[in-house]
Amino acid sequence: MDIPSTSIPELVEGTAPDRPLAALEQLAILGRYDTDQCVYHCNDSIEHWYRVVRGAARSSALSDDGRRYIVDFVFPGDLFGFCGQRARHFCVEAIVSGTLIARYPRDRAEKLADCNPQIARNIRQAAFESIARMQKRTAILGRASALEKVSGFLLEMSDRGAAAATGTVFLPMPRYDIADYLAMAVETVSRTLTELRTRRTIVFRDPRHVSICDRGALEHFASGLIDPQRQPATRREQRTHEDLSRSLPQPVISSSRTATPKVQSGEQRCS
Amino acid sequence: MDIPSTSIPELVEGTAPDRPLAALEQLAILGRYDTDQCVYHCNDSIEHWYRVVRGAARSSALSDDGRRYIVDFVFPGDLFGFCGQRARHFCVEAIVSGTLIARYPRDRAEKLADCNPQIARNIRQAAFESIARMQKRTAILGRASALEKVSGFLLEMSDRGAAAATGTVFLPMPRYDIADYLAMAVETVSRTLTELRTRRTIVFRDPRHVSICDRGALEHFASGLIDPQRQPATRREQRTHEDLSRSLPQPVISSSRTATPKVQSGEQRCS
DNA sequence: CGCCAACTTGACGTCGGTCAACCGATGTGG
DNA sequence: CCACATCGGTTGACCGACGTCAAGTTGGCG
Repeated sequence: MDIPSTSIPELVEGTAPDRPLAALEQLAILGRYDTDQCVYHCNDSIEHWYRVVRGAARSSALSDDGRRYIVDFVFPGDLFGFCGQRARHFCVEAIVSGTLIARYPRDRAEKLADCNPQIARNIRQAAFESIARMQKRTAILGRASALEKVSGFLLEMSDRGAAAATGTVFLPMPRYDIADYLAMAVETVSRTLTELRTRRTIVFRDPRHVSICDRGALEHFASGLIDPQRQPATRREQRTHEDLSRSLPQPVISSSRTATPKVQSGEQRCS
Repeated sequence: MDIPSTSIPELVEGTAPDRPLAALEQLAILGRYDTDQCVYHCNDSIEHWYRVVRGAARSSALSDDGRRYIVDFVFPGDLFGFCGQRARHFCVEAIVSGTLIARYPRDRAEKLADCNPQIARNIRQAAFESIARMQKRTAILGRASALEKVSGFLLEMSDRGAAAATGTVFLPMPRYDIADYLAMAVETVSRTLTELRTRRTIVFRDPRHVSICDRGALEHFASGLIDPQRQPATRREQRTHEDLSRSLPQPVISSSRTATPKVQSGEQRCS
């Protein structure tokens, strides 16, 4: 393997609730990666689990026609590299130079989990968090408009500790990565960010550092509602894409149809 | 609780590799659901894990403006309802009438896993498969065009045992659900299916039963999302707008730009 | 200072969302 | 048994958001 590594089992920075993973950490092998350097390749066999210690990485795949898909970004504390299959379906590359990633030999980790229920729970928990993350990500991807996607993305980045300390969100990845993550063109990402900037919803310190000025507005965009500041626009002519649809729909009527088009009543009470 | 249930711990049909989950199955409570009936709601606390025994279900959420998105479909054998958080973020509803779903009290299942490593491994495996499924799903959603999305969807449905026996794929969900799953309009789903039909790529027995006539073409449309396990497929010759671009990129050069636009040289060799 | 990558902005064409109508299957009541 | 309503699905027409191509601007590093 071409992976540079030290064998210093270093404690994971950034892990939120400081778990008693000491025994697991004994297995850790720490690797340092430069920008775009590969942590593992597509079709590799699965021999390790990984955890980001410092920096950030992306999980991606290329399709036949040369386009790229980014399936996930991982940040300090995130455990990744789980897979139900026999081989990797994606490759993982560091985004920022000096990214530190710990890897845990899978068989040994599994054995450890076998005799230590606490470790097994922790791993399970990490997997569950990974699922939750993927689901939320799916929800963002599934949004229709560029404004919704980008707003959702900014909120996600803001929430995932990537920023934390200062009020600013750090976007370690280039616009290209954002575009591939959101399944849209780089230009549209850029345009949408500018739109948010001119609306004063966000402010750029530099292209990679954003401050969220109006989080409420972002959340509003992300869930596909009407423009907050602007007037409800009594008429429908010059309406732009963001003051879409009407305000809050009420259920009440009980139609059996569980369609998208409008609101359905059904028995669910999802927010 | 309004959930109808019997306490017959029935063996799960459709589970592929017949696992020794006997002890876990002792905990199972079987429920029967009609179409659109809710298995659990959004914001419910997390008290069970679930497994589809027969039928199918969808995991979905509503956004503020009344649109719905479907995060996942689950079929017989699929274990679901894992969650890193404290409360559900989605609700799950049966798609077909007579859907059978087993539920396992979470705390008791966890305890069982604590003292039975094999069960712990099985649960972990199920979680990993769930992750893999979500990732593949993300790849489909991330595809740009309607044709790609729908083709990817059909392949997914075909692969996920939903069909199996006969050569035809059964689509248990209405078009609306497909639309919300793929984040597109129902009309577009319909139009795209007709296009595939006129191209003779697929044939409908009825709106819910499709036969895939030219799987190679579908894979080609879906362009690269193919499950690596599957056989090399037919070939890519007479296809439309796609050209096979270059083959495999060599490592070596370290270009900093990992762009989408065209093909970049980078060091990855994802298929 | 000058180069190149990263990012932004502009112009234009198109894919797909929206609105609306239509069709067949199923069901319900008279 | 046949009107009539309802629901799922399909088709058509229109137009706006976004992808594409191309040029311009910023910023980081030699």
